[in-house]
Order: sequence, then structure tokens, then C-alpha cells
Amino acid sequence: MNRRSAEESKKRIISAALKVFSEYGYRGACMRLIARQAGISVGGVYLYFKNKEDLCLTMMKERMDELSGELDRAIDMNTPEGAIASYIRVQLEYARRHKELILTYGKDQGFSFGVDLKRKFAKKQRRIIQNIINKGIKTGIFAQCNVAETARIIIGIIRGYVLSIVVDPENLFTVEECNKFVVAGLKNNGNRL
Amino acid sequence: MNRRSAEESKKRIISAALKVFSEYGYRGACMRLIARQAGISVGGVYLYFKNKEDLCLTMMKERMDELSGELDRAIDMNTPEGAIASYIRVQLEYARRHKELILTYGKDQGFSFGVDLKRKFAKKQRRIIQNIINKGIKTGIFAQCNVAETARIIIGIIRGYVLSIVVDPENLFTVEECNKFVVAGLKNNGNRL
Amino acid sequence: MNRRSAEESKKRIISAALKVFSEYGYRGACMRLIARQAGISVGGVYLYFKNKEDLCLTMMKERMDELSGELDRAIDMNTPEGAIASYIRVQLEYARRHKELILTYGKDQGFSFGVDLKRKFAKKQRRIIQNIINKGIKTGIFAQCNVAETARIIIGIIRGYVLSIVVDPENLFTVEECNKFVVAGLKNNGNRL
Amino acid sequence: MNRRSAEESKKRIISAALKVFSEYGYRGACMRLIARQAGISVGGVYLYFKNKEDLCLTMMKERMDELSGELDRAIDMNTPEGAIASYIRVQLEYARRHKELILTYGKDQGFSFGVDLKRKFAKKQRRIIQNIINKGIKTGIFAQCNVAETARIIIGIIRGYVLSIVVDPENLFTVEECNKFVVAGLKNNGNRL
DNA sequence: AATGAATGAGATTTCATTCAT
DNA sequence: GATGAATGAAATCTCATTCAT
Repeated sequence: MNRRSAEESKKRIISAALKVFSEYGYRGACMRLIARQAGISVGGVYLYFKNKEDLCLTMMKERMDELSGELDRAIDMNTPEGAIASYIRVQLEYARRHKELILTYGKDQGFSFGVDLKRKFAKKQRRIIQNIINKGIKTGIFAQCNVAETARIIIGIIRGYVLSIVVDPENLFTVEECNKFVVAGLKNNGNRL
Repeated sequence: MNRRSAEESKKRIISAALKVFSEYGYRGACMRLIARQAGISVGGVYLYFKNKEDLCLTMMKERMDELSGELDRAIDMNTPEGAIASYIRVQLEYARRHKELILTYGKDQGFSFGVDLKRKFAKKQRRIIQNIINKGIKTGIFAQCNVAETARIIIGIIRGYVLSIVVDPENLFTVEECNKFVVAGLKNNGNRL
Repeated sequence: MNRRSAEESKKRIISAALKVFSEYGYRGACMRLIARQAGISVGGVYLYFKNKEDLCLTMMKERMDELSGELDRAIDMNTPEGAIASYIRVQLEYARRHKELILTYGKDQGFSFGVDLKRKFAKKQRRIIQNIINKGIKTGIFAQCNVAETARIIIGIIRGYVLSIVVDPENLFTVEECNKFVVAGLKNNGNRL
Repeated sequence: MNRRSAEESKKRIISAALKVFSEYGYRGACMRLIARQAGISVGGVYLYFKNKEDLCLTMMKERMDELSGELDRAIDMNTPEGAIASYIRVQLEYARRHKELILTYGKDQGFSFGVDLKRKFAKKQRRIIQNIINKGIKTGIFAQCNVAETARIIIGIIRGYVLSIVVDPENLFTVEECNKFVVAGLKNNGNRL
């Protein structure tokens, strides 16, 4: 009977959920395991979270907020070229540190799980990248391009990295090469040299 | 008792599995649903496949072989620039046509599901892209670059597209823009202009 | 489509049933396996036997008749001492040759399986042994004893051998030692020496 | 929800398993029946036992330990003749009290079920009997004999009794007659009188 | 006489969730 | 707040038996 503050217990559960969900996937994870990992009883988990979905969603939200904050700090006060490089670096490194992020892209439960959360996050990130590209074009560092499309491609590269962590972790590209490639694309997109 | 030939039944089951797996994911899909979709009894499915895993793996293998064939034909007799564009086009279009491809990247069962199949496929594809890039560099169309890394990045973009289909299908980049971006990267990778 | 005479097919099936039942037990044996072992189709088995139980019962009956015949021949024209020894020898050797006899003692299906068959066989064998003992007592070779009980004990030893084949085949007693022990019992039963 | 202590529930399940397994055999017994007999839900059984096999093995082990204890107490502080008689009496009476013991000799699952458990038990029992015989020979009460073989025969008689309970319960020999017969064998084994 | 595809009932097992304590 | 025993629904898988061919 390990008495703890509510806040402390909640944190422990989320932390456990993160580990278990990221290892077994949403369907594969079971509440008993999460509870044990958190050092709490099964019933205890339900004191803090309505159900499995609620727990998973809460955990995802926390992850996204954390990453979101790191990304905001990364691009702050930076040239467009530096910003895009920092942005990509933070994303890729975060993905490696927190394999569980992949849950964000999970397709258990017919793709529809936590879809609002994901969309909202994706939308915000798309906008951030668009802003950087726009600034870069305005200052003449980047070539003219279809900004919306280019942002989607960059997000695509990041998502591809996340997926590769899962599928083929021995063949991840490096942050540096990725940045070189993206910058080359941004500077010469559609140009004939 | 809906009498059919064994071959016909097997095909119907694989086809049903494809639909159901791609809609619900591996864990989320249930054999009863697959059987109903195939117009056969649950027990009937087990006449043709040892178990759920066997069914899923067989289906994945078929998909990969099909895509592999399409890709081979796409790059055949093509300049490097044309080959890379065709390759990307076929991949992205196949992904849209067969949403179930995402299963290839499935993360149920702790990411370890069908891992050999996936690795083998990934390896072959990586080599194909490397060949195209190498030829492009030799003929002077593409800039010098770290070929292995660049191939990984291009595969990353494709994977990112696949994932986006699931996560954010309203914000897919177009084949054309993707090709422009990739070609720009290949032609100017790391150059300062 | 291996055309065979009905009699031939029936024999093949019984022979296969024998192998499969004795390896997997009644519940563990499956009709598909028996059919395959017999080189016949599943449906084919049902042409010759009403169902699984019928097949098993028929097989058991055949075994018992065969053993019964061997036993009858073994004791024919023999002194009581020779007869009892021959009887035991045939029983033990038959048990080793046909492990499946254990099915006779099977307890699948709540012990009630083929119970009549077994009882009838047991009754006949008990009577045979009693006859031998009685003759032995009359001729003065065996000591006076409770004949019914002694027959049960001898049958018990044989059953114990059968069970040991299954449970602990490395520790079977030999026919010779068994005979020495039984004869000693028959000659001195209840005597204080 | 019939609330009980874990220990109590486990005991009830084992007790139910004992009844059901011994009535239907391992394959014939079904978890639903065991659960109902124990007054618990099916899922509840799996809180205490990993699976059917685990449950059955646990139950068998308990039985063997219990019987083993009774046997040890029975032969303690006894003459060889008294020890062997007590040993046989306890075995036979235990078998009648606990018909389920036959499971120990079960032949489901191709005879290989719980084989280690059975072997270990058999080995220990064989040694006990050998010790008694050896002591009897040393003190001159029993005739010289092949001790290992004779122990196997005595175990055979006991096993035969167990099997008879199942096959032909109306024709069990009595403890007294059995003891007379065995003692006669031990005292005169191989002797010609 | 023979086949083997198909069925359907039932077995084992898992797990999110509840609730008496 | 906290526990963990218990549930019940659902999932995977097996198999005796049937029947169209």
C-alpha cells in the first residue's frame, strides 16, 4: 500500500503506459502490465483514467506537448536555414529518444484512434514549417516553391524516419545528411542548374 | 455449403484479409470478420492457413511481390532521372491504391511481426535506389553524394507518404512536387550555390 | 483415387486408427490424421465406420479377439504351471508389441468408453486364469487359495505391466521374474514357512 | 462476484480440477466445467493457473506429495514384512479414495504429459520398496531375489490395482489377499519347495 | 466407392473493466 | 485513495461430421 500523491501516481502511470504501449502497441498492451510497471494496482489505474483509451490519449497528448515545446524553442531566434535544420534535428532526435511517439501514428483500432489529437498536432507543425519556408523565400535564401507542398514533404521525411525506427532501425539516415538534402531541395526546388 | 475450388477459396480469403487487416490492423482484425468477408466459415480459413499470423504473412508477401514487380518494370529502360521519378510515382500510387501496404509497417506484436519479410524487401529496394543514384552520378546528372544515405532518405520520404495516408490523408504531397524536390536534392546535394 | 476393395480399405483404416489412437489417445487422435495415415480421404473413413467411436470400438474388438486367440493357443495342452507361465508371457509380449492395447484401459470420455467390450474381455480372461489355478490346486501343484482373488491379482500384475509400458517403460519387469514371482505366490500363498 | 481469498479460490479450483479431470480425463475435461465446479468464472481460473496443463500438473503434484507423505509414515518404524504390507495397504486405499490418481497414469497427449513428475515419483517409490526388500533379505525374512525386478513387480501390482479401479471396479482384489500373495512371493521367490 | 471443401459447435485463453473490501 | 479478485465478452483455433461433386 504505497501511499503517494495523486499527481505522483498519475505521472507514474503515464510513464508506465508509455513504456508498455510503445513496446506492445495499443492493442497488445494490457492494463495489468501497465499497472505492474507503474507499481500500482489494476483498479488504481482506473482512479486516474477513465479507461485504456483515455490513458493512451493522455499520454500521447503529454508527448506531443513536450515535443511541441522543444520544437518551439529550437526554431526560436534563428535564420530560416538554421531553423529548418534545428527543427529536423529535434524531431529526429526526439523520435529516437521516444520510440513510443510512433503510437502517434498508430493504426490500431482502425486508424481512428486519437485522430483529432494527431490532426491538431500535424496542423500546427505544418504551419510552423510553412512559416520558416516563407521567411526563407522572403529573405531570398530559399527558392520560390509551393510552400504548402514543400512543408508536407518535409513532414513526410520526418514521418519516414519515425517509421524507419520501427521497421528498419539499422538503416536510418543521419540528421546531417537529411539536412543537407532538405536544404538542397529548398534552395533549388524546380530550378534547372 | 458454398462449394468452390481450393485455389479460389484461398484467393478470396487473402483478398478479405487484405481488406480487414488494412482497416483494423493486425490485432484489431478478427478471424470471424475475415471469414465473413470471404464468404466462408471461420473453420474454413484454417483449412488454408495455419493461423492468423500465417495468413497475414502470406498476404504481405503477395503484396510485396506485386509491388516489387511493378517497381522493376517502372525503372526498366529509363534514364536515372526518369527512373527515380517513375520509381517514386509507382510507390506512392501503389500506396494509395493499397492502403493495406501500411501493414508492412505494422507495429502490432511489438514491431517484430514479419520482420524478416520487411527487412528483405527493404534491402532490395534500397539497392535499387542506390543503383539508380550511382548511374546518375556516373553520367553526371546527379551531384556527388553519400549514396547509401541518400537512398535511405528517399525511402524515408516514401515511408512518410505511406504513414501520412493513415495519419493525415488530407495533407498528402503530390507525386510531382515530391519528384521535383527529390531531383533538386539529387542534383545539388550539399552544393553551395 | 486409389481404388481398393472395401475389405482392404477397412483393414487399412483400422490399422491406421490403431497407430494414431495409440499415439495420441482417443480424444487426441483426429480423423484427418487417421485418414491420411490410411491413405484415404476423410469422407472415405465414414463410408466404413459410422463415426469415431465406432471406428475405435471396432479396432479394440479386433485387438481383443486377436489377443484372445493367442492366449487360448498358449494355454492349450499344458500343465497348470506351464499354462500360467505361457499365459503371462503372451500377455506381456502382446502388450509390448501392441502398445495400443492400453486404449482398452483408456479413460477418455469419462471411463465409459467401450466399457462393455472391456468387461466382457476381462470376464473371459478371469475365468481362464481361474480354471488354470483350479486345475493346479486339484493336481496338488498349487497351494490352496482363494481362487477368485488370486486370479484378480494375476490380472492385476498384467495390467500393471501394461500401464508401466506407458508410464515408466524403462522399468518394466521381465517375463521370467514375473513368472517366478507368480508361481512362488501360487505355490505358497498364505503358508508360513 | 463471490469474493474469496486467493488461497481459498486456488484450493477450490484444484479440488474441482481433481474431480473433473478424474471423471473425464485430461482432454475430456473442459475449463468451463472445472470453473463451474469451483464456483468461479472461467477467466477466474486463469488468475491462478497459467493454463490447463499448469492446473493439471499442479493438482497431480499435490496428490503425489500427499500420497508420498502417507507412504513415508506407513513404513516408518516397521519390520520389513509389516512395512511392505503397510505400504501396499496405503497405496491401494489411497487409490480407492482418490480415483483421480489414475490421471498420474493418464495417456492423453500422447502419454508424455507430466512425464517428469511421474518418473520422479516412480523412482522414489521404487527405491523405497527396494530398501524394504533389502532389509528383509538381510534379516533373513525374505528369500534372496533380484531386488530391482521384484520391486518393479510389486509396483506393477499396485498399478494394476489402480487401472482395475477404472476398468473393472467390481473385480478388485482385496488388500489382504494381495499382501498374502506378495509376501509368499518374497519369502519363496524362485525356491522349489 | 471416393473425395475433400466446408461447416458449426465447442475448446482454450486473454483482458478491459468492475466492485467488495 | 487503493487493492486485486472476479467477471464476461470476445478472440483464436480444432475437429467430427456432412455433402456436393
